[in-house]
Amino acid sequence: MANIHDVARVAGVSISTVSYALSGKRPIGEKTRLRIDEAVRELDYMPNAAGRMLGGTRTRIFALTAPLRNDTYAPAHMAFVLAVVTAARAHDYDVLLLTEDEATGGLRRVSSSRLVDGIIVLDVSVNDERADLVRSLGVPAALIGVPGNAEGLVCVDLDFEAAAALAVDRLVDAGHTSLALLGHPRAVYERGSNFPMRFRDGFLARAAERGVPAVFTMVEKDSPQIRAALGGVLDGAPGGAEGAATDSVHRGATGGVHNGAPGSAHAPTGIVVHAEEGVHKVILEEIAHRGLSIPADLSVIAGVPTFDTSSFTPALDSIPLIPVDSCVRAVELAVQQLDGTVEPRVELVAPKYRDHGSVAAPRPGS
Amino acid sequence: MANIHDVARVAGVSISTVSYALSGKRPIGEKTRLRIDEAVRELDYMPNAAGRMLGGTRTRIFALTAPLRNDTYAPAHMAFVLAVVTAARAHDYDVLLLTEDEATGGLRRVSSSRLVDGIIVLDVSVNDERADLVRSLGVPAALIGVPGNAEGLVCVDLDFEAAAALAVDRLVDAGHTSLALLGHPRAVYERGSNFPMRFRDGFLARAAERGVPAVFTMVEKDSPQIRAALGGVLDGAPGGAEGAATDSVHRGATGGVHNGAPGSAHAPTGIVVHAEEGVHKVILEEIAHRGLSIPADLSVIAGVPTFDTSSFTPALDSIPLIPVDSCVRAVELAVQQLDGTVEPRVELVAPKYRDHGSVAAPRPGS
DNA sequence: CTGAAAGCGCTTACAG
DNA sequence: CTGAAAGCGCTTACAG
Repeated sequence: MANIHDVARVAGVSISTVSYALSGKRPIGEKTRLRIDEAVRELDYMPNAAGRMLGGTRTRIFALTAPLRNDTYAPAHMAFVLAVVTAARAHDYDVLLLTEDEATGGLRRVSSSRLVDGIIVLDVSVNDERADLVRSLGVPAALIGVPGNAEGLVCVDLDFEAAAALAVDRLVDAGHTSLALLGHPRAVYERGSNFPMRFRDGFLARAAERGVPAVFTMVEKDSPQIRAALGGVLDGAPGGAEGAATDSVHRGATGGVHNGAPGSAHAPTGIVVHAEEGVHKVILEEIAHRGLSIPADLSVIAGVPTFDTSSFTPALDSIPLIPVDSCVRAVELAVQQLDGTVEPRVELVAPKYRDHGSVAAPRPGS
Repeated sequence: MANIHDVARVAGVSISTVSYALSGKRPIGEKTRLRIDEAVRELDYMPNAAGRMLGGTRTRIFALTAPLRNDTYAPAHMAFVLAVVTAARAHDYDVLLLTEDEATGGLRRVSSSRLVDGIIVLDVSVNDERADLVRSLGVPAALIGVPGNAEGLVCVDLDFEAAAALAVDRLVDAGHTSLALLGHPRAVYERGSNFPMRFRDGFLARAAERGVPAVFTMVEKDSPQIRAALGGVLDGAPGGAEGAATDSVHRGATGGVHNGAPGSAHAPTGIVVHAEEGVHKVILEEIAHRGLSIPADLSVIAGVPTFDTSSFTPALDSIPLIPVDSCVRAVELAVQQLDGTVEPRVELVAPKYRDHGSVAAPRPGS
């Protein structure tokens, strides 16, 4: 396999000229460049990665730490991994994949050995040991997601509060005066990522701002409980759904008409669902089963899904979690840190609304 | 960051002694080793990866090429990626992830630049350009899956023929005298991977060997067609299921009692399903809907699923595709090639039977 | 059992 | 616009 000396010899120049010609870091004479290009082609030369790493200051490799928790939704996880790899390649970076146990231990290894220039952290949880590790390592890094303590870290995430607010605004703007959020199972709010809380808080806060009563219910994953939770919400009885009752949080509107006590509001006509794909489907079935149609009787928005809601029956409006958006930005921020110009920050990506016709004005008098 | 010279100085030895002490490639005096260990700890020394790559003959990195076709089942794909990374780490190898467009182009790049010592190829299809590329690159590589032309390549895969034969044997041994295989949609057999064909052929061949009539039907993915296909099979009428009729292949038994012409065999009581997770569920629903119970009326085996069939209702026996098995072996073979001792081959991993109680003797007289 | 030194293949000041 | 040379941090014959 040809090396830079071979190229230099064939082109009749010095190796430094070859190096500069290939990196473009200094101007090269017309004819010289031509001779070098010719030699490169003739020898099918490709710079040796190890030589480049050792001679230069970059390895052009990022570590991607992506543990697979058992509650990980595979398609979404895959989309994030894919998006990171693609974004990294756009900066001429390769990606070393660290999983499971290595997700933490490997981080120390690859950064101490200078195998990687930086780290992309996926699937960040509230008490993520990788956050502390990255901080102590002092390596360029970007987290996708926000840990409990984000101090000193560069984080990128969807603006979940804004996403929830966007959903509320759409429904209220359409004329709905009572809203509900059907959320994840209780366990999701008690550990792991914090974005479900951020979505919930954004939802309740904006509803309060808009002066509209809103109810939040956590929904367990089995069909009977899903149906019960929906029933409890639709029947307007906070205590109506067994099993869901104690999971309800009510917040009276702060400045509107319907600012009465919990239970005094009429049944919600604007529903936001923040749950897994399967839960959406059961909810849609149950809505149909009750003889209700979307959006005539009920307006429904899928909150930050990682899956496609346009192929649902009926298609649902959504404010999707778009892996590419966060990943592209995270990689950019990691690359910029190599030039030493990035302040620690939590950077929130603006949500986007996808209209698929599942929101309309409520029935008069409902 | 400390380097090997720092360690040598602190330990009062030469750098070659440090290197040998750390690699274990030559015996080191007791006290010398202790001093070096001490120095390493004191300086928190970790060998520089680039120096190691350039000085030595290994980069200790494998490329994993894993394109994401749109028919890829995310959880299975993730399991394979995970298994490769874990297996590689067991050999002290890191894994560079190559996806999408880079799945092919990146292969050339990382092997020409000597960034990686070898390549693991995932998700191999019949006409996989990566097979030809790997062959022409002459780099150590192991494919997981078998391409159309496997000449000169090292491939590892589940023995799908044996898996299908195992399913047939279980059913025939239990007393079933008429079998059916409900397979993937037609499109799957016409392009992409070849394992569905291998499973089908193994199924029909073993049934013939055992002298038992067997029918094969391709099943499209939407529920009505799934139910129709099952109906066509259970009603014993090869032409009974519209849309599925033309997808049926019959093979008379070669030496048994029921070796009549197609259609003359009685309805199958032993069913093998080789399809996606969702298809299994619809089939189970339809079986229950017809008032049939498993295994009293019908014995059912899931062929090479990548998902868990023990949590189905009812739980299904299966001959699972186990990512870890193939991936561990593929990584082993890649590592062995670095010592130059592996002949090209297609190595088939033996199938394993998982009993969950969905197979029993057929009803007398059925 | 240990050391001095060459060499891996680049990059990048330094010099002209 | 180009070149000679040092240096990155290891590994590994070679020598003792």
